[in-house]
Amino acid sequence: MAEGAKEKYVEELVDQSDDFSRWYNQVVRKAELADYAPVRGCMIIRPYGYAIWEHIQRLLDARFKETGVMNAYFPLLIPRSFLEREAKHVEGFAPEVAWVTRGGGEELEEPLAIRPTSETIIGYSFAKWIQSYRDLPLLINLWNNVMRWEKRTVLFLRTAEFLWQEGHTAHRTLEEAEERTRLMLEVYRSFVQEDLAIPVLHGRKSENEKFAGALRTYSLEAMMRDGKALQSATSHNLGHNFAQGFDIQYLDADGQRKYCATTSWGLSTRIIGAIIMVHGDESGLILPPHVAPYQAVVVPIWRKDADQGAIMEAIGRIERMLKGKVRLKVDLSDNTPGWKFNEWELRGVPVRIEIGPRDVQNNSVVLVRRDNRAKETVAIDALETRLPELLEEVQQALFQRALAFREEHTYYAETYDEFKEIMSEKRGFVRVKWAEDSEAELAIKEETKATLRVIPFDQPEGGVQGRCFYTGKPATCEAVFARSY
RNA sequence: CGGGGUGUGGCGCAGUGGGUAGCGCGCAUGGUUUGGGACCAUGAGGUCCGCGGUUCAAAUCCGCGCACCCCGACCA
Repeated sequence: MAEGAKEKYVEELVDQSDDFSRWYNQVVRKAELADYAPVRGCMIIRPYGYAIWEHIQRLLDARFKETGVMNAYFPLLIPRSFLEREAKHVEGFAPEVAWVTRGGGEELEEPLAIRPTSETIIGYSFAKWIQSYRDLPLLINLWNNVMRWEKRTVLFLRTAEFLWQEGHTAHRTLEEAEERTRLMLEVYRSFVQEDLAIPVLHGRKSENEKFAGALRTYSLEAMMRDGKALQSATSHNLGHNFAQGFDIQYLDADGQRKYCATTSWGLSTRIIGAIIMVHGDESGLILPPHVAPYQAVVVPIWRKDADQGAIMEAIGRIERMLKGKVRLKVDLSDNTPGWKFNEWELRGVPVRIEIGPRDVQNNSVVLVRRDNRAKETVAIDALETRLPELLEEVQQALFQRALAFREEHTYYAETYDEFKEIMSEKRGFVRVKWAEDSEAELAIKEETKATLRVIPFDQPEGGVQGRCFYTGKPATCEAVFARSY
């Protein structure tokens, strides 16, 4: 180690504070989450990264189904004419759509869009499926891929093709659609906080920031460790916009034909970027136990070959005991224990189980938490109860730590001068009194690069008193601004 | 798409007054090791991002592409 360098376990990783984006890229590659593809802007998700996505799918899918949603599959290709039926929608997505213009060696009569999202083709089907108010609500979800020809791409955060789920629902009334929109945001909020240990602000997007074609957009906003915001999930109340574009009508009990109100909501592989940037530290990834591919890694340690038999026997017992209870990785590679410690810390395994001659002799193991490196000695027989408990402690601790970080980096600004000072010197979230005004929002973005992330549901009791920090008009709400990904 | 930067074994880099490519890590084999990235020996691995040009000769000079990174505009 270099003279004077502070002690670090992983030397080949840059410090987060020195160069956050470099740190991020290094972690993604070294932890073997993802790799670059031969096509610009596309990403290869490696098995270790994909395993995280599979856990996200499993946990989130169960939450969707509890609310009555069923999964379906819709095609990748969408006729051009479909995209054009909702004016705001085309305007919003046109610049980033990829097109298929040839097939079977011949020019196609109508170019086909590679879906940037599926509202339009869903609208086409919903119109056919829905006849009566008795067919409502219609609640479906798609686990699929979409493509958006982004100018500037970053692994997980913004790639030309990405994986996500997109939910689509149709309802009898606007009120019911609004209720569903809010319900799904709440599903996301509880999932992201409980399973990913990421604290989020939840609330409404401004007119400028809402989805192309939506009446209202709600979102979750999380703070990354560099103080920037990441939109982590969105839920849109589409009102009658798509129903009118696609003629989604039903015959109501009163004998009137009426337009449905629809919603859509999504969460993408981008959330893996959030996990990395919310929990990661100077040694690499820290994965929340609920979605970690391996929840614990066993590192055997022996001094002489004679030790091996007893250690392997104990490991066998541990494996049998934890089967089906804890996702376990046993690292029997030839690397030294020190190497394995660093490797699995870099890859974010929440708990390490060390087992050497001393431990075998005492019929115990040493458990080491990834988040704070606290060690404890546990009897092998007690692992079955202690390890799941410890994993839950880590899960909670990660959430609390991230929450504390967000609180420390959340500021209140009374005046625009204060606001500018905070944005230029500290980053983080800035909460202000706000009189909704799109022009002012754009001006603020122009000058400070901060955007209105969300108008939180969490507002002062009895309404907001005072004036907007920017325009001086009577404030109507509190809003949170930040620089974002 | 605008501004800046980078592209050389798997990874990190060196190499430019043009002269047939090198280091560290990793990898393979054998041996000794193993409680915070072990050591010795032997060995494999490169159309120097691509295409074109200048030249007796190009990783090096010129042109055109492509990819990635950073900063903008756009966005899950």
